[in-house]
Amino acid sequence: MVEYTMPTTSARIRSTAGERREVVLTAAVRVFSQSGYHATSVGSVATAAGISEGYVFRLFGDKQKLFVAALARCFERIHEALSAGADAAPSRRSGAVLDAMALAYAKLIAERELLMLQVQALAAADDPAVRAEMLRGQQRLVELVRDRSRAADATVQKFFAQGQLCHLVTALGLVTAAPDEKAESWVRILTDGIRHFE
Amino acid sequence: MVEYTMPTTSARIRSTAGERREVVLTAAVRVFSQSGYHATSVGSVATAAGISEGYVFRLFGDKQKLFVAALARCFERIHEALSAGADAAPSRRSGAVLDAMALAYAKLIAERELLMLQVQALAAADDPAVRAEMLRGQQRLVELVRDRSRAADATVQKFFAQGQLCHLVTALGLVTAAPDEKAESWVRILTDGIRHFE
DNA sequence: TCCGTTTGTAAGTGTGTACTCACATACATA
DNA sequence: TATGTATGTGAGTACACACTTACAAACGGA
Repeated sequence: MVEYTMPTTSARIRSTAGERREVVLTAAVRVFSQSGYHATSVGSVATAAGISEGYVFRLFGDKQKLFVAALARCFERIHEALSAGADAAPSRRSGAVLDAMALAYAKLIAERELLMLQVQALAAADDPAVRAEMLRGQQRLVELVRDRSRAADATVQKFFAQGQLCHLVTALGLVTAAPDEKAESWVRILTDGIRHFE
Repeated sequence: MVEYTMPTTSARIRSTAGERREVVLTAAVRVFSQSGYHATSVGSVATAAGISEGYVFRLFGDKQKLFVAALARCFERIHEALSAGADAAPSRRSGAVLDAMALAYAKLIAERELLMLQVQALAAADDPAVRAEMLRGQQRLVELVRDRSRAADATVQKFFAQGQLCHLVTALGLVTAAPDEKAESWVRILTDGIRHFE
């Protein structure tokens, strides 16, 4: 049996490895989502996290593992958001649950990070580890939407097709400007009905 | 007035710059679609094209311009394919034309290149030149589908949402295997109805 | 046949970056 | 207080790659 003494009002200088991992992961999601896997240096993630490059390698092993960990975190947060959205649905009918989940996903567009990291990961999916994590994350999302909405398969498919369209318009920056109005007509075709929150 | 003499049965050793550009572009589409913008070296494109790295730089200026040229070529080929598909439609009704275009796009899945290069370009879209070419290409495709099908805006949007779903399942390799049968249920949800040709 | 132009290469150069390692200091426990 | 462990850094290494340049050979018109 081991006793742990809490450092009460401790003047603790250093963080625990666990705390650092959290900080690094948050920074990694942000930086990787902006520049992608290959164009992002581990050093830039370290700088964004406020620690040295060497320590990032000690914490995560190598760049690939860091990216995969960030991707896993990304899917976790999306899963949570969709799940919470489903909980907030006004009824348990398929349509209501799907609408609520779509609303929840649309709100993530504001946090470009989570959408863009998926885009970056898809582009890096020829790496087996990245691909494996993508499959894992996508499977969990599809099963979540299917199980919570109990909608027909074709309806669930449409939900994810819309989601992929969100990725396109977000990556191309078609939806960051004013909602409608003076946008070109072809842009409106792609963005109509895609809700965007500031 | 200038007279041109065709090298008849000429024992021409060297290609013209135009011919080389074609060969390099074809190779660039293939290689960039596999490894993406940042992970692909200009040298690997040169090797695939069978010429020296230095000459590729002479022909295209720099890596960015090479990638953008490959992307433009990619959109050209997709545009042609969709246009030809529309021509082959059994009737001029919106549904028939859209179906024919969807079929034409589905046939491109077999040539993974054109789909994957779009995925790679989307990930590299923070580069202004890449983003500009993506916007140009996407605009031409949206307007083509809208004008040829004369379908409602929402229907055209659905067409492109399905297209984006194609990119996901192609990039994750969910559709390269046997059509259906023993695939996991969540995979079937995403791939059902997406035609795949060998 | 001469000569300017086009086609083509090989061997650089400089920079960025993935990853390592020696070393130092904070921390917790006995 | 002594000591082992966890936290953290900075400098260094090796290598890949974007891009340049000097040079050579083929072409084609006069």
